[in-house]
Amino acid sequence: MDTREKFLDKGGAAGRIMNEYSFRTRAHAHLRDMDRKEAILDAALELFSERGFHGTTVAMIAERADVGAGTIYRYFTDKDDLVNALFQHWKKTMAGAFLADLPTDLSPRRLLRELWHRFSRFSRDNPLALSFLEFHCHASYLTDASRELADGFRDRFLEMFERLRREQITKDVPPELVFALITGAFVGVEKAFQAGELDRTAEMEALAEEMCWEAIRR
Amino acid sequence: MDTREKFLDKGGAAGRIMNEYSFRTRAHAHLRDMDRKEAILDAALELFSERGFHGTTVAMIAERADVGAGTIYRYFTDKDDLVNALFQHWKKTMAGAFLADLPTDLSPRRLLRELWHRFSRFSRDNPLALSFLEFHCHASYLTDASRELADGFRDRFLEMFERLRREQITKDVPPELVFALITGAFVGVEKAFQAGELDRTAEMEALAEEMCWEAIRR
DNA sequence: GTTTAAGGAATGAATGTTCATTCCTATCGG
DNA sequence: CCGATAGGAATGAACATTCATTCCTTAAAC
Repeated sequence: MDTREKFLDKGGAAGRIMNEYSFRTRAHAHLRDMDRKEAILDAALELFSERGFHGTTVAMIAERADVGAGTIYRYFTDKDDLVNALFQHWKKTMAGAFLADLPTDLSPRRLLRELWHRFSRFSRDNPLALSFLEFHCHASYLTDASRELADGFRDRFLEMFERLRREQITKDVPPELVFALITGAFVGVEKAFQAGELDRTAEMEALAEEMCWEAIRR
Repeated sequence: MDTREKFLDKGGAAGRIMNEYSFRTRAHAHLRDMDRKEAILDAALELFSERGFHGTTVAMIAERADVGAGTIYRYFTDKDDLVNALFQHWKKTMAGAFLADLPTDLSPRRLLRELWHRFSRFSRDNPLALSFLEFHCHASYLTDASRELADGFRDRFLEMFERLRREQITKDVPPELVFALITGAFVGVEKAFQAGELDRTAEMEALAEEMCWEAIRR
């Protein structure tokens, strides 16, 4: 999926009435209408995850998105609104990548494998999204709506691990502990991949997943 | 240990020559000379770990440390110097907490338990230090000296896990993977403790440690 | 098919604010 | 009294945000 398509949550038909001629002669010919918002969000993701919220200026975002600084304020009321929109977009995208169409008939062993695989693919395809979400998850500029979104995501996993505990498949430990340990391990391994400290191979991912299974199995 | 004592790396005798009278009549009577530097570093730790480097102003640090803004520049050349001093101090302190007087005759199982326990105690005693180090470890304002310190710490662990692998005690996986997974898991559990999502009890810590052992044991 | 006027979007210089840093003054210990 | 030190107002740079202007697209008129 092209990165330009990512943020088209709502149908973009209204912005798509330009013909080929107009498309080619615009100052920023490579960007069509709705693409501007996406370009801004993409640029913000890169900069916020590299430099943090306060370390990123609106001018930097504008420059990387190849738009004027004022244009950002046509799409977002202010910098806070932008970071919250970005956070919510990626939180939803990540939740979807995990939970959408999750087969219900998988064995617990296969379930963990599937989850690990989804997580792995998500952070390979969106290398900046994970560090952005991690980096900003407790930030003071997040609105309540952003925070609640994060909690809802967590709850789905707690239910899952609670069930596996009742069925005596995992160790008799609180699901919160399983969640904290597994997600921590995953994030740790993923960071090592991204830092180049570890080679991202299918074999390595299988090893890591196997180790996590050993950690939680009864 | 009082937090005021933490930063007295070098003997603080020179700063301790005031008598009781002068102590009581100073503008900020509760602070003695060298304590100012420590108060600044303590305040900076709190603020940097809560709000990040760019989200913290020098005025905030001065206010929380109960000193004038200009005073900070008597002890540090600039804000970058301050954050680097803080990073290096805590990196060294953490490395010390892990590696100092580590018994050489422990069984691998006991070694992991000891390391987990040390890590656990360190982050219980210094709840802000871990998130500060995590939060800033790849920041652009860190000097090379700060970065090298972080690497040296990691290398000690890699050697340890390499040995355990050769001795066929842990799984036949790269030590970098073991390191990434174990530290990730620890940080995940520790964050959950700090966020109040998990009760910090001796039992819970023992469970978490047990799970990590299962993850890495052959 | 070409010209042109209107509407809306993008721009980036200008604005007021906030920041890191400096520096003069008041205060302190001796 | 004197030298030194802490304080915090002053300074200039950098920031988020605004807004008058320009530019682009469309559609109407011919």
